[in-house]
Amino acid sequence: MNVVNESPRRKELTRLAAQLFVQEGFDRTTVRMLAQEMGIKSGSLFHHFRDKQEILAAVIEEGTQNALALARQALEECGDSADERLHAMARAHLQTLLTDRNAHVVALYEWRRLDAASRDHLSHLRDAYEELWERVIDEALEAGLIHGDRFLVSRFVMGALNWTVRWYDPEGARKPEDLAHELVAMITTSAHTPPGQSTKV
Amino acid sequence: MNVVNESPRRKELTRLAAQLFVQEGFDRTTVRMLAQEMGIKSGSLFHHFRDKQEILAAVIEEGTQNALALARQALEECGDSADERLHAMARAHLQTLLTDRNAHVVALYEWRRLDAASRDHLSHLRDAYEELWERVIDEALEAGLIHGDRFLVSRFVMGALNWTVRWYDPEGARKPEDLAHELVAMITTSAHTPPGQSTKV
DNA sequence: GGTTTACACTAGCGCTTGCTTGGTTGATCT
DNA sequence: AGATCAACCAAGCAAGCGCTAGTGTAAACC
Repeated sequence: MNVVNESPRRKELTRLAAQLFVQEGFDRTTVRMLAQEMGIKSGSLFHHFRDKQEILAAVIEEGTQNALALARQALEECGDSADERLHAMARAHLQTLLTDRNAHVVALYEWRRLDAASRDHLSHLRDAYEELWERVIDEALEAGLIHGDRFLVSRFVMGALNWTVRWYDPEGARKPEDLAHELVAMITTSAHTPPGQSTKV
Repeated sequence: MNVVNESPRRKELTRLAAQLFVQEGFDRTTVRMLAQEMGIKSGSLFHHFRDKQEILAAVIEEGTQNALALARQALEECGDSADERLHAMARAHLQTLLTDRNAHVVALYEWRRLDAASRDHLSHLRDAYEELWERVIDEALEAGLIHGDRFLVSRFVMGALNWTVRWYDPEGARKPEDLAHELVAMITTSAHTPPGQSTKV
């Protein structure tokens, strides 16, 4: 058994699994379906993963790691103003949500199918990501860019963003950057800002 | 078979099913588990429901009907101002989300497990509900209470609200009305709210 | 040149699933 | 007193499930 390593083959299989999990749901996706999609027989699957659970964990881990990396990068590359950092986070969030869409949909919908051990491990990853958000929200609060309870605001914002996977159409006219801009405009107290930056109350 | 009617017994069974579906997920909930929770044998279940799918549809229909009724009532009872109507909708939304929590969580997470026929029927119900929201959002836009794209704003708002089922703790200090107030305060351009509470820890 | 490793195969075990069948019960109605 | 009917039960079927065991094979390593 392979199981521990992160072979490129395993990564490819994980990507395919994510797609099937989205299409059918975790429980309805059988190891035989997974194997067929991967072009191998069902028994061969267990060379790459200890069991079906581990495939689910791999899918979610992959997506979350990418999101975390992208968000960190975005924060490093953007300017120092609270406004810019807020935009950067929103843009990064929506970008992963769309490029790694399958993995994130799985993380959203199938989280509870994880066994205790995987859930524990992955929730640490997720917490690390959410901490990034809360820090940026805090900065925006201090800068007077937004107002309200930091806990509630960050929850509302993440809800609004995560909900996009349910209705966003990648083929449509709206681009991820447009969504990010509109979302930030909605929550900042500085009224409607068509082109440039925003001012304060 | 019963199947068509809406006997009180069936309603009670639907309530129990909702609870189990939340606990275990639809696919993992077996008809035997459902039957045991209901104090009957698995075969008897099919006297009340044509098949397992129909139980899921019943759970979701129940929740959505209640939400629709409550929202309509809230809009009738509240004042005419855009602000009041926005508050009323948010409050009503959060109220159903909490009183009928199980049914709504099921609707959120297990929507895709519905067969085509049920999905079609139920999506009409859901559309009716979302139209209420969009109308109120439109009024708020016209009144200058909020700004932005009507489609995006209503999506963001519903996302923020629906996401609450993932983190809201009914035992905690925050009341549904507080959440509603904070949400409305966040999206309205009129800065941080004058009366009552704006921040809470 | 022999051994190890990675990856795939076939065959099938033991168990659970949604659902059906045929029949029983007890209350209500005529 | 007889008929009706919703509500339930015991038993079980056919299909499908995750996973294991054992084997084959080509490339990589010593």
